[in-house]
Amino acid sequence: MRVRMAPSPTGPLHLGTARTSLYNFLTARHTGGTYVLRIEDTDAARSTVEFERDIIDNLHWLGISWDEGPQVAGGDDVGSHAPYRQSGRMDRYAEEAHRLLESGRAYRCWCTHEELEAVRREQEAAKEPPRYNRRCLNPTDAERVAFEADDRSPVIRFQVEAEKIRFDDVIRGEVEFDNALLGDFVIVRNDGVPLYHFVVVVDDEAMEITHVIRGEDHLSNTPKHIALIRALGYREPRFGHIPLILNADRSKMSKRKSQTAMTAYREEGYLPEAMVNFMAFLGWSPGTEEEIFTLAELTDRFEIEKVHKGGAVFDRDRLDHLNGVYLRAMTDEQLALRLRPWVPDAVRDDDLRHIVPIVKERLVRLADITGLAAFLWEPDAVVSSWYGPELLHPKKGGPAEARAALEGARGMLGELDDADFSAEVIEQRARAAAEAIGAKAGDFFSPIRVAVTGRTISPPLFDSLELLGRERSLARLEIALEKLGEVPA
RNA sequence: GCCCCCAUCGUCUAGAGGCCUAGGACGCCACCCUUUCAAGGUGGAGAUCAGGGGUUCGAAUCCCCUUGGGGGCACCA
Repeated sequence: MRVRMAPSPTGPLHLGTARTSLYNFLTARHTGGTYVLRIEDTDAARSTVEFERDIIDNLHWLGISWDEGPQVAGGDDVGSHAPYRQSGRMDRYAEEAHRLLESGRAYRCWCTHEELEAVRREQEAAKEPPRYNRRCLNPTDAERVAFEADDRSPVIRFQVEAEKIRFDDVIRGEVEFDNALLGDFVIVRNDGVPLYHFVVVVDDEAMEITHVIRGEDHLSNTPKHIALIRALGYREPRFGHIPLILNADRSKMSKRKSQTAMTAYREEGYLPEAMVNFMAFLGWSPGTEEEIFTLAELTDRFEIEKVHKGGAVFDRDRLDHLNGVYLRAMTDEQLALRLRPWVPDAVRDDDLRHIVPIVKERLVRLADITGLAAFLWEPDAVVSSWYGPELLHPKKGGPAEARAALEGARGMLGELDDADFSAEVIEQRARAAAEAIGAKAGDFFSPIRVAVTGRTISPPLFDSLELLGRERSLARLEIALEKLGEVPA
């Protein structure tokens, strides 16, 4: 079995493309087949190496690898069926287009956009299906001479036969189309650039692809491909059309309505393992109630035949949950490593490792580390700018209670030396201090939390104090006290 | 408009004729734990399996129709 993924470097890696890649990858690995990556860069105007890099890098990031094709952006082709970039196969397309012309299955067309548009409008008015009227199918010699003299360069159209096309889709079963409804479509532009429906067929044959697994949006295009394959005398691969990933309104997932770029998820701190697990279940399930799967486990269990037919709505809440599951399953050391890019260099690895335990079960995405722990590395002035004096007031109380708590904390922490500055000791003393002034624990801790972390929501208070250290904790209490004084009590 | 595909809780799904008075997960709501927030635990609401006809002793599961949704009909991929 030889399967392929054929992204077009005209944009960053799309979630839908990523999932199709995943399904192809899983299919190849599960069956021991070969996975090919092909870059569809015929549209030179829109294709860039940057997008190629984004696609390849993010695919690698997910853990998806391929046996043939460029392994790095702009890199050399690897594999026995090179080239793997369409831009390197232009001669072949020209040859095949010529063959079609010679055999009479394709013809040149000189119609202008305006003429085409006029015909389409007429057809619409007459309630006929809009398709090419074959005006250029058999030009008279005089017409041909006139066209060529006119200096207009023609496109090449494929002559579609009026026949029923039926195929056995790997996941949908028997599907039948009537090609009589299709118009003769363009396979080569008038500037000589071959078009998608044509090159995809030529490439799949050249690369000996046996199973074309792609998005459902290509289902309706398949009869065109099969007609081309037959006209060219190629072997017909099996086709499998996987359901689309949907926006919340159930339309095809699009940039306008959803975040579609894989990079964006990566930058927010979603883990590749979570993305993979999540995407795998958008249209597939092992048939059991298990739902946490590593790439290796998916490779073991995934069967393309079990993929659903219906589209699946992208659900961010579910992704968040899965990401949290993977985050919490990591050891502190592993998590510290993953968190590294989101934490300033000034924070030493050793310190970071100490931070992990207090944020681990609170993180949804790696980027959340900032909101949770930035108070540890930001200067006192910055932290104090995060809150106003009212935030220091405990739920049940005002400035007086806040002041009492802050002063109590100052006195209590002041008595501790650095050696005693541990979460356990601090907690013990804090509870005693609260009791001493007759405050409820929560009301006593609240002002301290805001003073030290700058927020009402934070990691556990005593661990936070320990990590911040005696000096800085005391300094922040001092600042809070000053801030309290700014407003008359 | 034409063609094709699809249809189980809000969402992802289990279910391939009797095990289903439809199970799990996310989300939601309670309660427990608790210094905040999380995490965790317990419980709950939530789907007459889109609707209607068949087939069958028996249908979420098979067939047909309707409805709804989606995709495709480019000198984009």
